[in-house]
Amino acid sequence: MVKPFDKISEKNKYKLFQAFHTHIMSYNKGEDLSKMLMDRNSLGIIISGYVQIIKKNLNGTSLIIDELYEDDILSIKTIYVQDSEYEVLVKEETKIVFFDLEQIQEFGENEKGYYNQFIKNLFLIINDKLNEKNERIQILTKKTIRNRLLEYFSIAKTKSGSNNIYLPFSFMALADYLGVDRSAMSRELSYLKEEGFIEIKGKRIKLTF
Amino acid sequence: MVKPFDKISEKNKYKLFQAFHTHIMSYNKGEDLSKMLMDRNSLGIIISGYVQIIKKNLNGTSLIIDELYEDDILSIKTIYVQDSEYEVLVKEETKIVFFDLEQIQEFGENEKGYYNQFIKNLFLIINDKLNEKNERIQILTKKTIRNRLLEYFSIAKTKSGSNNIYLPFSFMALADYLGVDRSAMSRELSYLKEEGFIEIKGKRIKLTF
DNA sequence: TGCATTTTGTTGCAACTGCAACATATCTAC
DNA sequence: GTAGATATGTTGCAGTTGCAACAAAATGCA
Repeated sequence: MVKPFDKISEKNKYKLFQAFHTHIMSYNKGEDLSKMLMDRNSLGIIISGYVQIIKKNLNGTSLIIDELYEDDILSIKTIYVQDSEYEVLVKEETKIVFFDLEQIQEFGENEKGYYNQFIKNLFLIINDKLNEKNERIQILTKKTIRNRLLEYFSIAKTKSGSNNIYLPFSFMALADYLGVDRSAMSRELSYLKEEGFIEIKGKRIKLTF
Repeated sequence: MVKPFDKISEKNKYKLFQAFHTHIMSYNKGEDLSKMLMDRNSLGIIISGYVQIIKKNLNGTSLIIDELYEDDILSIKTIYVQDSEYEVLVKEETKIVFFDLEQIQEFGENEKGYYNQFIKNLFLIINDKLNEKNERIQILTKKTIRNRLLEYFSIAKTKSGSNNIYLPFSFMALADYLGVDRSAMSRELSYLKEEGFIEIKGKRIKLTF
């Protein structure tokens, strides 16, 4: 997976910060960044720290949707959780550098190399994000839980090139990703097991179709 | 809405084509581009012509999902319709220029101005696409037809800044966008009308909430 | 204008799913 | 290891939805 500063030296990285008139912000453990992100339309890149995207359910339980570390992108466009039930929670003191993409501007002859590299990296990253979103839409437009699961499995199979899938998150998080009720999904998984389509051992799922 | 060649002269546009080693392809009326797009990982921009994204339903009917004209972006990432039931149909002879984003490279001093403008335009467009996808995911994760409709209406309301919404597509297409059965959606719309939440006149919907 | 096609509205019914409640299993921290 | 917390599995039930079939309205086109 491409990272924003791949193939860019530490020195040139800070030159980029200057050239883009970036703002570097620090956030403390426990802060919720969701409202702050709403107000910023710029692209944030995490320089250091650790942030979780959390969904708070009505019954008081909460669910980790995503975890972000150094070099991960954090902007309202890339996470987009308008719902008040979502939280962007700082788990460790975190520094984020914000780029205003409107500010792409003239660069001198010397900066060209790493500037182009940076732009290329960002393109590839955003392109990947588009891909992820598309995959999820592809899944969410399936009308039954069974079909969403099978679509998810198919995509995972294609990606891994194997019939053995390792779930990158919990079954709770999977239900959330598929946009279905957890217990109903659990029931459907049981049916799929019974019918011999899959075998489940922990987070390891073997597809037999 | 930003277009790829905004603020770039016709002359510089063709210089960009050269600098990126683009390929320009022509397609004839009636061709289905979906398979061709699968094989290309590059960014296509329509130079001239008219293309429809079509969904073919099981019962033989088909539905126009989207229509693309000059300066619209056409790549597998931006449409993403893996399903064989989707078709990318050329309605008029269409020319597409394909950019390989991997080929972003050194530009001479003279090209910088329009090169930067082009990159900025593309960023803004892809960012918009991310937004669109996020909105749709936001809607698709709602668990009832009613809630998907209300979410859709809310977003439309925010965008237009008015309680009067004009549907940009047919109700059939809306059902497809929301990922629900058309007749079930029609039923739910009737309930919403009865309960006084909305008024419908053709594609014009008045929100009273 | 008038005919054919497409879209929209309506409804019964069977199937699916969310929800709640609970049991069991797994994980985590001490 | 143990206790508490968290995650997973199971099930009944009521509400929602997809599907099919059809009527009515709107649209396109010769």
